[in-house]
Amino acid sequence: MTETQKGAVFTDIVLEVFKLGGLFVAEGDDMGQEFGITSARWKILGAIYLTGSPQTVPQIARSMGLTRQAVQRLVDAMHADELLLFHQNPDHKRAKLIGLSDLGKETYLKLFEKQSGWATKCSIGITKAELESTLSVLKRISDGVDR
Amino acid sequence: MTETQKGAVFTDIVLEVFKLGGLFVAEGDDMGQEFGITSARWKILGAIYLTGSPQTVPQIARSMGLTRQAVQRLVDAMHADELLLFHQNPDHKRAKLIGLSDLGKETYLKLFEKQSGWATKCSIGITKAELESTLSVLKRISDGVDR
DNA sequence: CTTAGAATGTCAACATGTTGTCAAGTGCTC
DNA sequence: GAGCACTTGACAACATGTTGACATTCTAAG
Repeated sequence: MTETQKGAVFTDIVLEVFKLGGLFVAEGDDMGQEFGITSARWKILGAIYLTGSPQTVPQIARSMGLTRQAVQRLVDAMHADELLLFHQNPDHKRAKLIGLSDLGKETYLKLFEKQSGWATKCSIGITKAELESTLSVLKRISDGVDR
Repeated sequence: MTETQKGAVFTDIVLEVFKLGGLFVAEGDDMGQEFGITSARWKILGAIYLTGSPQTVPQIARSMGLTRQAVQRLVDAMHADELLLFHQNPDHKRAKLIGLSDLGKETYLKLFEKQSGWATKCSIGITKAELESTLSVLKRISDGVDR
């Protein structure tokens, strides 16, 4: 097997990731519309919910592979929309801890329900082993891209 | 195997695709900087180059999973930068055919060279079979998402 | 304790994607 | 040919991401 052949497949994966990303954002926007939520805000809710405890903006950004400025803008907007709560951070005067409000939790759980059905539907015709292998490869690529 | 378990893995794949998309865009921007090209413009060059003949804006958009408006804006900017040529379309008065200028072709080929090395480096530690399986799964997901 | 460097919030400019709207061109049916 | 649906280009508003710059707040080395 030549390295060049592998590189060609890799390039196709890159293009497919671009396309899929766009599709997922669009799908997430549609699913969230009912709750007045976009894909980007959904991801913020998830990042906080799944960690279990309030996080600082840079922490959220690092966990999602975004810049802190992008996350900050979303967090401020979502705080204005009552989805998030700001807690004082005992370790830092300016870096507030961002937590979910009751509305934020509710919204996330409803989205989770809706998303589960969609994920199941999308997985039809793909085995669990295939999905797991795909996830493993994507993560290895992610870790390999130096940044 | 429960469908729910598959759905959970699928959800992780979605999140990884988001993260990877961001990494790829950043990497592409870096690689293209030397040639004054961004990831988005690179993709346009590639879409035209790989098809082999001039395309209309909506054709390019469909092949990349973008809206025609997004592609139109890029195409106009790239035309101003002498990367693209507009040809009259015998089948349509307004819908011009977009082709690569010599500069566009040159730029794409240089980018291709540079990207090949990067793709090879990223593929280290992943077998060709794994990459092909991943690409296959991503494409099936892409086709499955109704849109 | 001081001080230099890193992390954080804030603001601004820009790139790239979306949706929506409208006018103009194309093609099909009658 | 008339008319209607679809496609296309053009323009605008907006969402979300980037980078850069600056002031403030930790943190750690000395």
